[in-house]
Amino acid sequence: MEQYNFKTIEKKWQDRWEAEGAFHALNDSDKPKYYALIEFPYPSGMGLHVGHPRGYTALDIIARKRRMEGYNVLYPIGWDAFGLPTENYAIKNNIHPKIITEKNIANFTRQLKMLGFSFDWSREVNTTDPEYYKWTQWIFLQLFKHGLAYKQEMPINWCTGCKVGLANEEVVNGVCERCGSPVEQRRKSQWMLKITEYAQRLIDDLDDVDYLEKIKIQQKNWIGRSEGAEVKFMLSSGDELIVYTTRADTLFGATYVVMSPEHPLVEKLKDQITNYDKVEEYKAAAARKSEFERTELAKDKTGVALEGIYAVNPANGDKLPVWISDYVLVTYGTGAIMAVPAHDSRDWEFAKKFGLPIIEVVSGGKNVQEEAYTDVYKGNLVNSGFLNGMPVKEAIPAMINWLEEKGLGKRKVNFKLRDWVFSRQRYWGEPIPLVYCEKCGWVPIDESELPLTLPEVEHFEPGENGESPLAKAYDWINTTCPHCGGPAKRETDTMPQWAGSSWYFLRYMDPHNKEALASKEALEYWSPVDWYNGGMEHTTLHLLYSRFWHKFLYDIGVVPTKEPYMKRTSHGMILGENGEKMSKSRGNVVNPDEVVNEFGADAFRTYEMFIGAFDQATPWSQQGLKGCYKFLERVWSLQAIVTDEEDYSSDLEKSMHKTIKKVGEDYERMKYNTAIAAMMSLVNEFTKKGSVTKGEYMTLITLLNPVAPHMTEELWETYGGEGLLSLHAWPEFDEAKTIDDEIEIVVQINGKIRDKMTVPAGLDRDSLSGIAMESEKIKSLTEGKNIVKVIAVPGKLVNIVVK
RNA sequence: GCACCUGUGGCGGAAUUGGCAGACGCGCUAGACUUAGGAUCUAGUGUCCCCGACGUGAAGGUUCAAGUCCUUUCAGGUGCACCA
Repeated sequence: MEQYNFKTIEKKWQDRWEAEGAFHALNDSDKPKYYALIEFPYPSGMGLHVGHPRGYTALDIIARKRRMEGYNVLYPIGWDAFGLPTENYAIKNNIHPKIITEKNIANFTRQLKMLGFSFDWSREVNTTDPEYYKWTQWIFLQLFKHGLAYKQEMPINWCTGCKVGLANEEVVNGVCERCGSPVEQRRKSQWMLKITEYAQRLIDDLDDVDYLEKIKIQQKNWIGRSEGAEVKFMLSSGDELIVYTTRADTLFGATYVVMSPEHPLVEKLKDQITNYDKVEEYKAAAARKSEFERTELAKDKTGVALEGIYAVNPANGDKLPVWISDYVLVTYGTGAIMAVPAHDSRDWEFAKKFGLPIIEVVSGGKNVQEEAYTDVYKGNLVNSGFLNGMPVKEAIPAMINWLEEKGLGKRKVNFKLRDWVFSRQRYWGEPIPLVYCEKCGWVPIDESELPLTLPEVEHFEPGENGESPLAKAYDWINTTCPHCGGPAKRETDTMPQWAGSSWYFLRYMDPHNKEALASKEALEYWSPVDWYNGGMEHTTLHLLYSRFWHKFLYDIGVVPTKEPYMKRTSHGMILGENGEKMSKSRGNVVNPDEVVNEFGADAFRTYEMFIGAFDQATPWSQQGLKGCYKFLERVWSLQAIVTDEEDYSSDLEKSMHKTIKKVGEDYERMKYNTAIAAMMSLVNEFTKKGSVTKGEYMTLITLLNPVAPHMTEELWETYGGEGLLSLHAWPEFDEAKTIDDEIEIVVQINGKIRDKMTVPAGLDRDSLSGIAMESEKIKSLTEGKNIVKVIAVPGKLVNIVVK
């Protein structure tokens, strides 16, 4: 037996797999298909993080197991290569982002190949390849043609660092998700995608897919559906003010109304507002505040009353003061609210600060002058005319019905979800394939002209005024209108990084197709993705965006399924050895190259799967890694005690069948750590016994193959296995042989273990209790006591209750 | 503030439906083999007042039986955050 030399073994089998095209998926196969997908990486200059292979290995195990089970498996890989870090590096060093991207992809490719993933490299895609982004642009054009893309001057989140507009999803705590610079509000003309039109379907169709529950919850929260009513308040000026409320029942308790400072009525009523100078001042101050400051100062409410104006409460005719305050958002609902300080804590704070009246309309709370009572499950309406005595849950529809009858309001569903800001004032993205013509407005370029490739420019940085670097590519910009033939200018903004990643899984199905993003046949055959694993951080970004695009493509007949992914799981983070997030500044980063160099890809993969519960964050441990390496060495060393016997030995037969069952089931449930533990136990049994039959050994290495593919291929070859182990059949087990003939039963007295006994399996309650009562130990312990009850659980225990 | 998740030995973590808490690995202790050991092998390893009792963040509860179910609470993490 030679020493376990992972370096030569791993190289040998990676070359062999590649030469034989072992993991190529076929588009014309009789086998059932299986599509396993991992989020394609962004090829950053830092190289692969040890977190990447956690998800990749997990689905590699599934992909490999499926192949062994006879499926035609698609497990593809590609590059999500547009994006800011590359562009920022390009600006700093004045190197074309394309060159940087190529270099980074080469490095990532080397690293992924060294880990032995069973990707189908022949289907590699790259979002920055014009042959790829041709179709990203094509989809955008379809969105535009169907009225789902529109340009609008609107306040956007402007990152002061990246000098680029951001989607709401990209703003975290008021700062840019990428660079951490403060984000401020700016008005800018932006391309928007109407994801809000799909809000309800994005919620509803979650019922049809198998996503982790927390992913569904997070998406639903993000979309933020709420049911309520729009209520009409007449203003003294004669204008109508529509407010949105989810608590129509509290209308009698409304003591003032509040508009957001940006509400159009404020401007319109300018002449009737006697303190307009103050109002204008407040508006200006609110506009200057960034989103961050606005939320920072959330605790302390500010506002200005509109003097000279009042509103009429439609329920009781009361005259109510009208205020503006930035705690009311112009982007949500109608941009105006009715304030019910007794039953809303924000209104309560505001009322307290400005001395506005607080009227209780739901009983059951404490003194509403002391705190707002917001419970909707307890309490009945008071001071509310025809609603008096009703519980909240009944009063809400009762009031809405009343409003609808009188024409004073109507039911209304609102969503927190905003339309998707789709423009970026950046170079390294897909050009938006539209031109602006003075006569015809925005006109799509002809589809035959796709891809519209990025022009060459001298410099990649955005202009100070926030214009795209493409704005300086004069030859490229000036073109003719496809509609009227007159002079026209190209759109100089580019698409966000999320564009290319919203549909890449479709391209894998037919990556070299020149006629379509993928052929109908390929789409029919491979759709939907069976299992998609990726990071939790993409739940409200990539995952939501790609579901939206997919539904659109479904609507226009391009794809055959409503949902892109049948199953979605997420892996936990791998933390540094000190339990903190890995980062350069903390100095706790583990480099995959070093790990593989020292212990090999198989040990690295095994450890990443053994490290802990797959969905949980876990710290890295160099010792733990060594332990897994030792395990592989022990498997290797078993060669010294392998016999010629092809069958399982009689004394280990049960262990074999049990292990096959457990490992297979655990892989499916993503309980990789316990699957490996089961194989470790089996190896311990072999070692203890001092011999292992060839049949047992071959089964062990087959079970281990998805985790440690290189070493097991080598052993398979050594022992004359046929063909590649990676394509060999998955072992079967016999359920009957996983059941022990004899089992140990625990005997308890009052729930405390007093004795253990070995009995034949399958005994019923009575025989078990009988045997338990026979035990000398139990007899002596129960002597003279009153036996109240005997509980026997077949296969588990007997509990004797005595007094 | 709201939503979701997690609290189990010295450490990472096991424990279908409530049914032997601590599988498996690391670390540690002792021994063997060795010129050597940060290699390998063997045995041991929750705690204590050690033939017994206690023990899954804390406090209650349900049950013959609770890591698992219920109530309250504390701590950590993640997401959202003035969404009317």
